[in-house]
Amino acid sequence: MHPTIALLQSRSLSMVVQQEIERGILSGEYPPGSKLIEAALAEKMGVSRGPIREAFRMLDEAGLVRTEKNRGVFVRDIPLDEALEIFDLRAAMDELVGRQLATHLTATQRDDMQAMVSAMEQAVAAQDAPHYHLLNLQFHDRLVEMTGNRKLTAIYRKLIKELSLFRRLNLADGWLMPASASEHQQIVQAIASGNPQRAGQAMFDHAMESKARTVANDLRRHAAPSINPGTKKVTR
Amino acid sequence: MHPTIALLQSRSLSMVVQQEIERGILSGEYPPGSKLIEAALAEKMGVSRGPIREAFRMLDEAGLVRTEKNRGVFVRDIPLDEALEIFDLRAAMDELVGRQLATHLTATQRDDMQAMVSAMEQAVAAQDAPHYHLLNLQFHDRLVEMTGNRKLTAIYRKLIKELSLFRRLNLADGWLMPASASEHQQIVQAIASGNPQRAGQAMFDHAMESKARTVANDLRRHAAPSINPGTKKVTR
DNA sequence: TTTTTGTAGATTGTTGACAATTTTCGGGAA
DNA sequence: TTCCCGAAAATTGTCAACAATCTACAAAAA
Repeated sequence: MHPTIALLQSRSLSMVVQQEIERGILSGEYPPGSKLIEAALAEKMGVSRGPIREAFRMLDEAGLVRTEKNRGVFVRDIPLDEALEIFDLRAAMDELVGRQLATHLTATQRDDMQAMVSAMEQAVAAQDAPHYHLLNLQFHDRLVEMTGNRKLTAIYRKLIKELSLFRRLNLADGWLMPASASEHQQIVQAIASGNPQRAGQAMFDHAMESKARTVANDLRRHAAPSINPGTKKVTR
Repeated sequence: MHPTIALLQSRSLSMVVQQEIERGILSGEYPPGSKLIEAALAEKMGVSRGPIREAFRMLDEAGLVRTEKNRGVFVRDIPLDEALEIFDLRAAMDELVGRQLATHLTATQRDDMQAMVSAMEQAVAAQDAPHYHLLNLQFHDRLVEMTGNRKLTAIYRKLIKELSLFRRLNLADGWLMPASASEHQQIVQAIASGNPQRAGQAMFDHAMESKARTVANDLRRHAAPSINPGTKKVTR
């Protein structure tokens, strides 16, 4: 069966539209604060406004947009204080991940983890910050997924998506890659040691380090004038 | 100005409908597994199907209903394994709550907590299980709220709503009230002690006890024939 | 009997039109 | 100039109709 046909049989237009708008938001095509116009998106995607509105409701519930009655929907702009709240929450979830993996890790999972860390170390050696960023996201996502806790995985991914609305510019620089990379190696060792307390602690500390790095980066960004002048259009 | 009119000026129909359907789900009016028919709800609430569909998308994203393309939306039926996953996640979140409250608790908050525990002890003495259940939910909700972490609060509440689709029958009995009540007293003391590790541990243990009680109760329910024969209509 | 097929009804998916509200922008007054 | 209307345009909120799909049930075939 043709893949497009199969897709349209399982996903309704609303869901396809939702994924497409979400992709646009996460890719930066629709930057935080920008307004999403129903008619414009409807025409762009070749559908009517109904599915667009349904997609908006999903994205609102997911925290990626905010809706103001009679004014429209806007890509959410995560403020620093909310980002910090999310970091605290994610640290608690990561601690749970570390504990559970330490008690249930399989040999295959251990090898997968080690392979991902090695890939990250290669990216550090090659000074390839974008690739490292990608591998880093993948590493943590895989760890959460390895717990087998679907609800945990789903909520973790939602939080990551929301955070991406805040820290897009953060990890583009290479100045913090080595520290992060060595922490990953410690995480793997802590999990492999089978000590839940130690593994949870390693994950928690790493998440909090990430939080601290983000704060520092944010201060630095506010101190220095913007390097990327293309994103000052606030639409308000 | 009439309150209903004022409400419609701030909330759109979709959100009013969403709240009303959610109320019906959480109250048991629409039991897990039952089908929600767009046209029927639209007529019942005096609106067209558009807002109903938008409300469905919100409820789906919130995890309260599941949508099957061209088949309709159904009130979600949380299986035991998913409930257990949620319990683990909630325990990690509660641990975070305990740690943070232990380091930032105000005198007013301490008194509020103590008052709620006293109210629960009264409910235990009066053998008023439904009231105790309500106070218990309120106690934990307030604790989460006291952290000031809005994202944590929002996600915690979502998880509680989902859990209510699983354990509706659980706490109706009074056989576990005393144990739960004394744990609450311990939690308050641990938080008031200002020791984050101890407070987090108390919250975590309490959540895990709650998980264990739920499992035991579930086994008991499956072993004995149903006491409440009115909920066996599966609609499938 | 069992399975298959076909038809009628019910339900969901999508669209376009209309109403209500907000935003934009030009003209006049202080 | 600057500020304040006020009409026009843009945009969102809601609705009703149509199309597509599924469900139920009965008739026909194996």
